[in-house]
Formats: sequence, structure tokens, C-alpha cells
Amino acid sequence: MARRRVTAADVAREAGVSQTTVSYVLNDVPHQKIAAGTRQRIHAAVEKLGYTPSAAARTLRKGQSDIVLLLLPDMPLGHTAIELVEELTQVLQKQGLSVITRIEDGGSNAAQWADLAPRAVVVLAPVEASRRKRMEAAGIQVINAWRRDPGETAQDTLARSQHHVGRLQARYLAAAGHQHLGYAAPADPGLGPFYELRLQGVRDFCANLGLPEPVVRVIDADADEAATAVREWRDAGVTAVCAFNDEAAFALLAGARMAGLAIPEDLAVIGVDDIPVARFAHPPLTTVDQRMSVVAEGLAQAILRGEESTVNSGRPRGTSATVVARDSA
Amino acid sequence: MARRRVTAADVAREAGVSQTTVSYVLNDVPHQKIAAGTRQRIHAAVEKLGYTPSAAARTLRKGQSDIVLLLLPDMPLGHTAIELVEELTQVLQKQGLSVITRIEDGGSNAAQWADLAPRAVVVLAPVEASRRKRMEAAGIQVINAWRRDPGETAQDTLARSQHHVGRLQARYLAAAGHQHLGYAAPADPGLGPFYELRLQGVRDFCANLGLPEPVVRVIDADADEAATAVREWRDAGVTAVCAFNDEAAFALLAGARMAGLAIPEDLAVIGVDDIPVARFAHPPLTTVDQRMSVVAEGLAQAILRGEESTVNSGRPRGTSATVVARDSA
DNA sequence: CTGAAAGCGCTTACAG
DNA sequence: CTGAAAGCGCTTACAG
Repeated sequence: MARRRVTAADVAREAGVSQTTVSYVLNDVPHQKIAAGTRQRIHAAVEKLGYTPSAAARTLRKGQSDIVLLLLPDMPLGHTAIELVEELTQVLQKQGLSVITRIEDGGSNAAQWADLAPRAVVVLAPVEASRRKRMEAAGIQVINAWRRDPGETAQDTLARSQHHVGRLQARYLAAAGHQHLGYAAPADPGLGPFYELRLQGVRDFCANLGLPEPVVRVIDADADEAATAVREWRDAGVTAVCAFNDEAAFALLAGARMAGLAIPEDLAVIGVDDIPVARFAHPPLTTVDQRMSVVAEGLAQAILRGEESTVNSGRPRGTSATVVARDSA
Repeated sequence: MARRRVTAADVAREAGVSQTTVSYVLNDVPHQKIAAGTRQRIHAAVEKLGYTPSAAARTLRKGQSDIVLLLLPDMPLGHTAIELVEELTQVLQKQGLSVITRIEDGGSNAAQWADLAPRAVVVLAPVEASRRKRMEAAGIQVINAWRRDPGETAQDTLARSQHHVGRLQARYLAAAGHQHLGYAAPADPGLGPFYELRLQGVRDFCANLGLPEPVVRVIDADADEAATAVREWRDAGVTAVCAFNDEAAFALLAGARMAGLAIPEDLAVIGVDDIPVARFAHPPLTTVDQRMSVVAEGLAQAILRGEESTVNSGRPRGTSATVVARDSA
């Protein structure tokens, strides 16, 4: 029980070479020509002994681990955020990187990143500039999904794509002939950053087309409240509404039923996320699929290439969202 | 840039003590009486220098990291599984433990656990007995959520609770006067273990009450198919069906609309998960809330106490699921 | 082409 | 009550 760990030294002994050579072979160190026979003997020894390199020792020596830290805001994660985490974990796993998520408790524990010596930190929560500076000073690649100061040109994959999502909703609705749009905002204040970006996308699109400003209503997770909002929209002449996400859209559908309004005839509704049950809504929900797999792929690439967070802000990325047209709009 | 990391030696120098004392104080080592003044000076130095202990060095020295490895099956994670991961991550974070999830690629990479020297491995995917043995031999606590061999009395928190969920669905339906039950199974084969356990719960309950066997139909994510299943159930005299999860339940609701059947009058439906939109279904969905926070808490406790995986199989745990009664049943 | 040795930053017997 | 020193398992200059 708890027998000693197999080390590189064991492998070296088994293969009749030095530990150095084992390390060279296992890490495919370039410019080190190792005889093919030696190479084989080492791989055979690894196999035979069931050797697995110690991540801790490697990290200690190199000063950097194979961990990617994902800093999440302390709010209920939506379908899309979860998908991002899942996809990113999966993509990075194939590259030998592990994802650790930490929820920002936004307080004392401001040094939550240093212990792991992560390869990169992906920031999905607003982070103070000073903290980011410290991370970068420690040689950690910081990928900031949120534009924060106006002056900063941080890589804003997510921020960009959120704005795009709003535009997409508005464009779809406008193309269907709607002029007067509503916006169903979430009640949770933690969702603020997302919500504002998406709404801004809707606003900008309306402004560009000379349409009136969208009429914003907050929709809590409550059908009665949604019914009230639906009536107000109708009275205000709104014929179509962009919901912050599919959950809000479902609430709207329920509210409309309660208010005796027909969807999409009296009010068209478009959501965001394309959650699995969206197709089973009554009527089936038209929504925006954010294709987080594409965003995750982009983030993973940035991490693997070790890109500076500022380098690629100009490149359109994560803008692969697409409308899934069903019956609600 | 990339300035040298602050180490315990730096703290020791700053505080005018030895590194040993720093370690004792920071780790609250028992039976080491350190003068209060010394203690204070050390904490002040830590604060001043912004010291964060290196997880890698600590792991290397202790032979065990502060990481909990979560082995997930390679299948689409349902709402509940995701909730479990989230909750567990959160609970363990408070105890200074980090969760890393790895998806089982069920193949070559069978030693995916050794590199991290994890404190514990939580297995949500079926794992070969030999692999588990090897983990335990390496001194790693293995928490197996799945009963595997009949002979094994592994801690089966999840398995147990899945069976319970099925019972709960059947009991609710039977209490409402239904005698002839149906079961809506998922198409994804990866869900098999969950599905079988839940269905068994329904079966066992029916058997105990002398009710006929539940009529099982597979429901793919397709309303047409669901409509067919709904008609078949009606023709077979089934008056209520337990859906594998809320997604399947939503499909059933859509199928019933298509088939012109009224819910719950013609067919009662009960789901599992209580996903956020369940309340907005048409009609609002009756379902089972698995309260994963309770399960996560239980797992976290087991990990923190370092319990043997076999010790607590007798204790009822994770059986806190509860029916959320709405209109669909 | 291969190896001996230093050192990454901790924890912990051991000595005082 | 406190400290000097060994050693965890790697990688990598350096020497040959």
C-alpha cells in the first residue's frame, strides 16, 4: 500500500541511462540527438514501470504549471458560460493542460492565482487592473474576456461576441418587419455586464437603422411579472422582443399565455443560448446559438500560442453566433 | 517583469525568524508553541511581501496535492451533473481544495490521475477495478459514485440517489391515483447508468405496490417521436409517465400538443432536475429536484474527512431529492 | 550523444 | 520555543 512513486530515476535505471536522457526523451527536447535504441529502451521502461511524471516537480522546476486558471464571477452561470467552461476544459485537456475554476469571492483572497503558478489565467469576471498587473508581472499570461477601462485594448472575445449577439437578435427581428422592439432584461445584478453588452448591441442596431430605442423591461423568473411586461410592451406598440436569454424567453412565453397574447402574432420573441429544451417551447423558440465551442477553441489557441492579451484584439473572434429560426419569431 | 517569486525564505528574513518557524505558523502546526509576537511578525511579513505558498513545492514535499480530481464520463453532462460539479467546486474551494475535471477518454491514457497526485479522486464514470486498485495503492482516496461489482460495497451516494429519484416519481404519480405508468428513457447510451438506476426505482416501487410494470419508451430529442410515444402510451392504458429528465419531459409536452392530448388530463408527466425553465413549461412541469448541493456537501465531507470509500455505504446520503409539484402531474 | 549535479520552494524529522 | 539541513522529483546549464 502507498508504495513509493515511480520516478524518472527508476526509469533511467531500468533503461540503463541517466535521468537526464530520460527527461530529454520524454520531453522531446529539440537539438538533443538521442540514439533510436536508447529512445526505445526508455519508452519500454516507462511502459513497464507505469511511470507518470510528477506535475508538482515539473512545476517547481519550471516555475510554471500546466494549469489554466479560469476566474469566474460569483453569479449563477448561464448555459453558455457552462458550455464555455466545458468546451475549454475539453480542448485544453487534449493539449495536456488542466483547467481549474475559481469563483471570485471579490475580497480578501485577492492572491488566489499565485499558488498554482498557472500557465494562463482566463478572466471572465471583472478584475482590478492592479491585480492583473501583478499577474502579468509574475509572468502569467492573462486573457481578459472583459474590456474594462476605455483605454485598454484587452482581448475582448467575450465582450465583442455579446454585443454581436444583441445585434443578431435585432437584425433578425427587423428583417421580419418589426420596427418597435422590446428588451427583456434579467433581474440578477450579477448578469449586468452580459446584459448591458447585449442590450447595447440591440440599441446600436436600432440606431443604425433609425428604429426607435428598444423598450427595456426587467423580467424576473416569474410568469405573472412577465405577463405584466408583455401587456406593457403591447400597449407601447412593441411587436417583438429580444430576451436576454432563453430562460427569460420562456418566461415571456408563459407570460403571454397568461395575458392571452399569441406568439408570434401579437408579440415575437427571440432568445439567446439555444438551450436543449428551446425546441420544445410552445411555440418552439427562435434563439441565438453562441457556438461556444468556437469561442473556446479561440481561447485555447491563444493560451497555447502564449499570445499577449493585447495582440489580437483586432481580430474578429467568437463572432460565430448564429440565429436558430423556429416559430416564436 | 517576471520578478522572482516571494518565498518562505523571504518571509523568514523579513520577520527575522527561520523558514521552519514560518512554515509552522502558516500551517498552524499543532504542538508547536510559537510566541504570539513571532506569530504576528510573520503574518505581517506575509502581508507586506504578498507571499503565497507554492502549491507545487508543497505537493512535491508532501506527496499529495490539494487537488480533487473529478473523473467524468464522456457523455453530455445533464443539468444535475453540472450542478454537482459547480457545487463541489465551490464547497471545496472554501476548504482550499481545487477541483480538476477530466473526461474519461476510455483508452490509452489510463494513468490520467497520477501526475497530479490528487488528494482524492471522485469517480462519476465507470472505472475498471484494476485502475481503482492502483489509485488506492498510490495512497489516493477514491470516492466511487458507482456501485460496480455486486460484491463491492463502494460508497454509492449517486447510485443510491438515482434509484430514489425513480421511486419518488412513481410514488407521486401513484399517490395521485395513477396505476399504469410509463417511462420515458433517453436515447443517449452514455446516460445508460443513470437511466437504468432511475427506471429501477420506478420498477421497484410499482412491484412493491402491485402495480403493473412501467411501459418504457425511448424519447429522442424530437417532438414527432414523442408524439408517437404519447399515443402508444395512451393506447396501452398508461395514464402517467415518469420522464428521465426535464428535457425528456419537455419533449413529451410538445409531443402531447402535437398528438392533441391534454396534460395532465390525458397523460400526467413528471420530470427530473427542476431546470430553471421547468416552471415556464406549458403546463408548468412537475419534477424532482435532486438538491445536488446536499450531495456535493456530502462528497466534500467525505473528502475532507479522508474517509475510506467503503466506510459509509450504509449511511443514507444524497437521498434528499424532493418533488416539486406543479401542473403537469 | 550522454551524464553528474544544482536548484526550484516547501515540510519535517532532528537537534538544541 | 526555534533553527539547520535533508529531500520530495523534476529540468537544464554545463562538462565531456
